[in-house]
Amino acid sequence: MDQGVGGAVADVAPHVRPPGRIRARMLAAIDAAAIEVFARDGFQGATTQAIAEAAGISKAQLHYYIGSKEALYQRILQDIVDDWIAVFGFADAHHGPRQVLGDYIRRKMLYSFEHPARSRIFTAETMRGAPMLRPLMGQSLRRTGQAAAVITGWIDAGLMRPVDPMLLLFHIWAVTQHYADYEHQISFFRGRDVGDGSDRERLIAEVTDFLLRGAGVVQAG
Amino acid sequence: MDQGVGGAVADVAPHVRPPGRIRARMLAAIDAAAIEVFARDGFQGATTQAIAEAAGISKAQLHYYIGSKEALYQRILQDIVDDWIAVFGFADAHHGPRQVLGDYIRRKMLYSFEHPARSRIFTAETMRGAPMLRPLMGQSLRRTGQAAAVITGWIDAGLMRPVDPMLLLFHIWAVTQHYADYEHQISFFRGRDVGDGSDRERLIAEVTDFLLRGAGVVQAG
Amino acid sequence: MDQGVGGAVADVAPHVRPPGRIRARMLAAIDAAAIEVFARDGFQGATTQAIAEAAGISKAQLHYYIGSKEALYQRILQDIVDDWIAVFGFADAHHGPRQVLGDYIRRKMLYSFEHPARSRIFTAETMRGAPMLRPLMGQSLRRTGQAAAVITGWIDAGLMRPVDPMLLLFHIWAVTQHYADYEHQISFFRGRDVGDGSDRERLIAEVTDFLLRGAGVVQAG
Amino acid sequence: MDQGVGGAVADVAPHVRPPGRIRARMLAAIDAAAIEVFARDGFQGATTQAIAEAAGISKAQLHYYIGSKEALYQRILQDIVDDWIAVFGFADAHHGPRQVLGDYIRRKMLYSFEHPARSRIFTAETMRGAPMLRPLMGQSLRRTGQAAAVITGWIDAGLMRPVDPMLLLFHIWAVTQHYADYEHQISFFRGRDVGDGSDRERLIAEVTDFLLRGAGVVQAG
DNA sequence: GATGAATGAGGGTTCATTCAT
DNA sequence: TATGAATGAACCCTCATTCAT
Repeated sequence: MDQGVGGAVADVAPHVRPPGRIRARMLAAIDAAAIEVFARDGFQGATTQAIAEAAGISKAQLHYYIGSKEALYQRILQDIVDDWIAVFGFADAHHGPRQVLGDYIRRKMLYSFEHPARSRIFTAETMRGAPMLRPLMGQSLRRTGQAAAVITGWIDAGLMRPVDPMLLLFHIWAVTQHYADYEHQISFFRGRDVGDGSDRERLIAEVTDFLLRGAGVVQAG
Repeated sequence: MDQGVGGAVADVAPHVRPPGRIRARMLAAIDAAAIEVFARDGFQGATTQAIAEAAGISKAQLHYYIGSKEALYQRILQDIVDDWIAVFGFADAHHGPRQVLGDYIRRKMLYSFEHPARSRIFTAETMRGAPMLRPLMGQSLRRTGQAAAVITGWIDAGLMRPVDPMLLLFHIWAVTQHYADYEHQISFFRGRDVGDGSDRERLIAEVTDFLLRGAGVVQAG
Repeated sequence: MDQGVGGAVADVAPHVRPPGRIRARMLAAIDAAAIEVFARDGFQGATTQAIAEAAGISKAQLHYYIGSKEALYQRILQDIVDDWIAVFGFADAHHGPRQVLGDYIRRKMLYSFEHPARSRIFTAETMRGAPMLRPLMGQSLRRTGQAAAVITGWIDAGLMRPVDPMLLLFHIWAVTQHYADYEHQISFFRGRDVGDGSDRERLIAEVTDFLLRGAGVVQAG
Repeated sequence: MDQGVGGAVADVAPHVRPPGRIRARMLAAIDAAAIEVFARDGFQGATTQAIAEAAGISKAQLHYYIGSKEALYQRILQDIVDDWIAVFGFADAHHGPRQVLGDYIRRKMLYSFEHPARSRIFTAETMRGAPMLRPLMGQSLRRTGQAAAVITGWIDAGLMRPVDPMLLLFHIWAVTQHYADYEHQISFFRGRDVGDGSDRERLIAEVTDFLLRGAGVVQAG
């Protein structure tokens, strides 16, 4: 239902007997269920009962696999953070802001479309002060600093107007994230599901255009 | 409450205790406490114990005032929605997009700075599907539709580029809201509290500039 | 609503200023309310909140008058026992079983019609082992013994067949009481309120006939 | 309980633990405990704490089995109603009133002797308006109507005097039920437990005689 | 691996009662 | 007298977790 971005590498070779094949499948099902429940009710509000039901197993069985509710939540959070890193990937500065930022916006929008529940979990965790992300925030800051430096380089090169680079990254995040966090409201207001087939490219184009104009990226990119 | 015709004499004197003074103060303290707790833990995750402690009273005393956790939450949600209406106010189309949108962005940013917890409660409620906002979403949609019509008018008048008006409203919301929802992260990344004194105007200016450029509002505004 | 059998003696002389006129009226209203609630929910199940609401006063005011829930219940129980003594009155043995038992049956039936809630409170208290009637049961047993002796006298005189006198008293009680305790069921089954106007005499006649035949009271009475 | 067609092989061996053995024993113990507590304190007055203590388990364990206090009460009520149907069984009209009514009275008296608490729960539920018996009262009325028709047939055949058939059924119920509802009082007054060994037949005989005479059932029956 | 049973802690809420005004 | 406020205990029920089988 809600598969990780990386895809399932271990499942390719059928003759391999990975340790705990059943276990791996159970964990995938549990993760999918937990993501929905955590996204809806938050960490404190989620119950292992609800997760177990969503996964179609008993509470006892769930605990056999997850250890504890907090461990499950931590593992999912870590997954999401890993996803961000893959989405964010931001190294090829020489391609210029139009392409680099455009690609980032596209990947981020696709993630919002395909993993809205994961996106919401991250926002919820951040809203409550991110107590369980603290250990990871150092590297997150470092990565953001690097990206900001790249942007500064573009500004100095006259490829875009002089904006606060970090604020720009926030704004890109805010707008793209919105399509996941406010999915229900957007669907209700627009009268159609967010990012359903034919709509995706239009939304991506509109958002990209909006953000690049806001950033003052010059036409030539 | 039960005043005689013309008003009873005993009620004139200003030293008379106005009915419900204690109650009014308690409710204000409870609301303040509940807003923090709901913003941190969500509706399901919040406990009346935590709210009572934050308000400095006992659980029994809390329930004496609130009726039920759900009623308290509903009341706070309603307050927030009322706040939005005041912030949104969007009627004077003839002043043009630069001023009207600029004022809206400013009010919204100030609200994020001054009431971040309230802002987060709204986002959290929306993220979980807004089960308790459903009855109010009709009028919310109507108001948004009216604002979109105003924007369309500006586009037709050549005052801004042709964007999807509703998406523009989403984007403005997303960016301004971000300063409340991601307050902790932003503070951590920028090394200073969001919107503290001297910073406010800079942030408002940067956000306003970014959003109006994104909307393609022409310079003359 | 549910006035005691004895009527209000103290209200006759209007020039008399009985101590606590207001108090007396409050107590009467409280008693009426409490009787309904205790009859419906039992002693343990009744709440002072429900009684206060039925009496149209606040919980604090209720406690000002009643002292405690248990004291209120005890007082009402005592009232009911006093009512029984008045209804039971059984001294004129020489009038013979037909008249003495017939009059008793009639009074008991009228009490069931007019004070069904009081009747039910007594049955409920008896059903749970009568913990609060214990102190009064000695005199109750004595009175019953006296009545049994009268019946034995009638039997010896050939005025009725040889029944166990105490069982006969139980049976009379059981049948007459049934019209109060099972009021709801009887109304539902018969399609009319128990003992409404025109029906009363028919029910009394049928019950009297049934019980006296069961007792084998000879026709001459 | 859930046997495959023809019986699964694995279920044949007697050493296999039948599913829910523990559960069945717990439920039986809980029912027994709950019947006593509900009979004593009523539905509202009964506490799950008291029931758990009477069953010798913890409150949490109790709720693991019962779902809710109301569900437990409903289940017990349904059991009692099922008992009534078995006791009432009233189909063999041609045996005449003496035998049919006599058998019914005997069964009802035995039920009062052996299940006084169950009997009291029914009376208590009826006294408070039978809110949880409402759905079952239609069929109860139907059954009573059929019994009344049988009695009418006997009257027409001259086998008993012309009584109101429904009232007769009420009176039989009232008297037999009394030995359960007023068990404590009767034991106290008579100085011996109701229906203990040697006494049962005497009480049944006396009650049967009393009721059949009241009904005017002719000697030959 | 899977499941029913068990549990101490805590969930939201109501209780009878008291107190200051 | 009357009322709003307050409270410790108890209410029904669910929680995350463990354990025996």
